[in-house]
Amino acid sequence: MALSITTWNVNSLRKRRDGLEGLVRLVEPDVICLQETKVRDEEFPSEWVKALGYPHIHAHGMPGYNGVAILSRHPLARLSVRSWLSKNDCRHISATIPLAGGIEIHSVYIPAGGDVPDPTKNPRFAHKLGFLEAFGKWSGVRRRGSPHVVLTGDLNVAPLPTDVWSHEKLLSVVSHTPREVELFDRAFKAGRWVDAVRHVVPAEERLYTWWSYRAPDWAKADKGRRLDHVWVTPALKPQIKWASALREARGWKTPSDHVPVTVVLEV
DNA sequence: ATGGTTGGTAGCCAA
Repeated sequence: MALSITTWNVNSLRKRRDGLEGLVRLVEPDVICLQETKVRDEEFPSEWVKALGYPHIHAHGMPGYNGVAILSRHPLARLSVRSWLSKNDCRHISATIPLAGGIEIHSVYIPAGGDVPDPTKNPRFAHKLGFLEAFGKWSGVRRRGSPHVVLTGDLNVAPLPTDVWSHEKLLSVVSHTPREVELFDRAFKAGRWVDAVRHVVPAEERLYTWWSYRAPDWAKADKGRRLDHVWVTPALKPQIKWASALREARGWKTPSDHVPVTVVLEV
């Protein structure tokens, strides 16, 4: 059977009710991984999420910032919350879907890192580098009894030259600096991950999942970056059937600055 | 070189 998984940084779930309805209407994902929900668990809008067709919810949020969730049409087991660098900042949860011997799904939100790409001047960039390093160590450890893993999220790094509108110009812009890309690549290689989206969309082709709110005309300028990713474990590689970034979602009324990214697996 | 917009939540911080 087909299993479709979407990851989307919604930049406030409560502001994205229409957006989520649009996503479900167009894509009908079986599982939706969210980042930047910006809602504490007591205020999570479970009722309308369930009414959209996602009765199984795993959420971990806090006031104002961050927050991740997994919405599912399939039951979720082994619900887990992970904290990074001794902070409980609601950036990583996982759950297992009881298909194909268990598919462990992760929703991850890596720190954006602020504007200045110098860890001695910008503590948020230092935090991002530390996070990427720790994430890389974790990502290399494959756990027993969990044959399939799908890691999704706003990883806040655009690794390839074709993941940004200008490789040269963005070498000094947080999200595409050599140091970040190096740590990102190390995490990717350590886990023997497969980039499910680039498995479908060739690396030669430009692909973006985020466009700044600050551009007067995001579509015309088209200065995007691919910050949102779906990684799968090697055994799932032959099962990747389709992948796409829903570019049109950036043009919706009251959009997120990120668009949903979907991968379809045959499991 | 700077500022541009959005969101949360209370007069700025984070993205």
